[in-house]
Amino acid sequence: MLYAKVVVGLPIDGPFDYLVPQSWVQKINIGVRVWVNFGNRRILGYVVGLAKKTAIKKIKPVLDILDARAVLDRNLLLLTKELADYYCCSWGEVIETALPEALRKGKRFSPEIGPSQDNPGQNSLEALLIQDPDAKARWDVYLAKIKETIAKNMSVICLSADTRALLKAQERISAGLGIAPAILYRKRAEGLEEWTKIKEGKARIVLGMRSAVFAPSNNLGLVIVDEEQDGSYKQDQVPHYHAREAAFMRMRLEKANLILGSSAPSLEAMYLAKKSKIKLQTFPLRADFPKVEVIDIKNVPFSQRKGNVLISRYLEDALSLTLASRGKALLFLNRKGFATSASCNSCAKVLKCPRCNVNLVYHFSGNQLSCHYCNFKMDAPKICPECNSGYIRYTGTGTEKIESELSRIFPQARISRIDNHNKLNILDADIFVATQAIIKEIDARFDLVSMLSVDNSLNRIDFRAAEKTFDILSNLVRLTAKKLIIQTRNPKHHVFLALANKESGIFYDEELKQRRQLGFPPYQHLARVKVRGINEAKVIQVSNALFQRLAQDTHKNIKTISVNPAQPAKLRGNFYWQVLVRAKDAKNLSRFLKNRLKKFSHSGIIVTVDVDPI
DNA sequence: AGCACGCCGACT
DNA sequence: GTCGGCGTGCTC
Repeated sequence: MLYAKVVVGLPIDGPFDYLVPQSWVQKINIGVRVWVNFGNRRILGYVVGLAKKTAIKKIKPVLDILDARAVLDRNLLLLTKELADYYCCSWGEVIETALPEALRKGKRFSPEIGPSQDNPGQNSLEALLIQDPDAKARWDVYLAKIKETIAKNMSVICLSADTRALLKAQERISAGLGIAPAILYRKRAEGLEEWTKIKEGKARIVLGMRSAVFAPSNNLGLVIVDEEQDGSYKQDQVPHYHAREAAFMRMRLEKANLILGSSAPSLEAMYLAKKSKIKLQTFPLRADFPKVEVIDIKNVPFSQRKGNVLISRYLEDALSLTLASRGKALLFLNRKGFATSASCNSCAKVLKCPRCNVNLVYHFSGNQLSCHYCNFKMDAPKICPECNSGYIRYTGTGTEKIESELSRIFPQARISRIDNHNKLNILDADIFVATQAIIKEIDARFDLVSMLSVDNSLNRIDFRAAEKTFDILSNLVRLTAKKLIIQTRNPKHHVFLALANKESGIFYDEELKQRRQLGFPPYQHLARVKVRGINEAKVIQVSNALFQRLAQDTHKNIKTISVNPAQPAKLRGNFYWQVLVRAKDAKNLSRFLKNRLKKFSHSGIIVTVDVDPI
């Protein structure tokens, strides 16, 4: 008798044993997909093991085998298992994210047998972090390493953070090596074609976003994670994996090389470099590195207009000079819309999203209020909907308001606000206003650049606030030809000292020191246990009960820190609370939570775990 | 995640 | 009486 150990794409661990009918004993393999009856449903399962014995009494048979050959080879099975153990989810859930849509849906698949593996060369298993001021230097290294790897008959996976970066990378690889990489998109149904080519060994270089870390490459010799600090490498749904972490795991399993590249590396990567777990290669700053001026705005005059708290006199004068010399300026502000809050002048009621309970943002174009989270929109009311008397006042500044402020201060200048709809053309205007969403897309140099409201970015209740601000400012430096102005009430902050002194080490040393003292990543791991439900009282009650339950476990090296509303606390009609847990080791943390949450179920309440949240 | 089983309130 | 609300537990 032969039994198949099967996992499924549900949040249940398994594996579950199924009887392999005698006629299929020769046909079944580890890593193939099978149809099985599970409970009262017929679902797709993944064979992760075979055994001669089973302890299960009421065994059901495998109904059908979909693949003649494994869709997941040994290393990909090990990788998905390791990710499930790390990110506190089931093995099957990770397998489902690792496969293209068509295969998850049960499409049959019969690739050609891969080419006879013409003796792949030896590899050195080396991890490298490249810190360079702009993408050019690191791409030269990437291309040389890719060339070296494919010359040894090994394959390469290259990850990009977003579509824009991916297209750029595609260009660079095609132009630099004369080879068109296979592009992997998990979402597209036709993605199976590319996936098949890779599996058959017909495409040596794979380029894709987060999920391409699961590409079915044979003889993997190199994984590249470009812009490794980018938050989009972290999946915001289960499984909450980070492609950088997955790339590390895969590198070890395949004995491949790994290269991380960034102009402002993550603290995680820098920490590994400090511990010599990864080699650090840096490049000199550009010769024309701009002047970084840090202006203390504690006692500095602002333009006389009431409500202008974002453009100091100093910045205004600098803008005037730039305009006078026919230069270009860029102002960065991470808030879209005109005003960030709308309230009644008479009853003081603040207009909030009915589904998310966050302030509605006023958008000048369309005269609408909209919700930043769920995209709820309503026409801006003339009078207060609450008391039917007062008129609505708008406070807080978004890019639309900056744009209109600038036209008032500089009536002769051409002002352009860049958002998702209109692209930047450097000839179009003199002063540009941009948000974070599109800052990466800009590929031009500005004589004068400033990040408005930088203190807001720095003072957010998020232990990564400084890291994110440093990343944004580093990107802005790249876009600056002559001068970057930083207006702050905290001019001695290590983020600014590092930039002004052209020495990123100032930032990393201080930030790592603080993280260590506070027990934050990368020194310790956090897990966010999210509690969600329609009934607010119940969500609060269950969250508190969960906190108590976890906190009473005085497990060594695992500490339950806090229970509080998540942000946003309300989203699309659901209430969210979170319990934070801290531990030295992520896999221990994950095991602990899996264990404790198994029996912790409440009706109408959904509990999810995010290990290493960002 | 689904889905059945089970135990209490208002309906033909 | 029983239809159905959702709370609880299981899936090889």
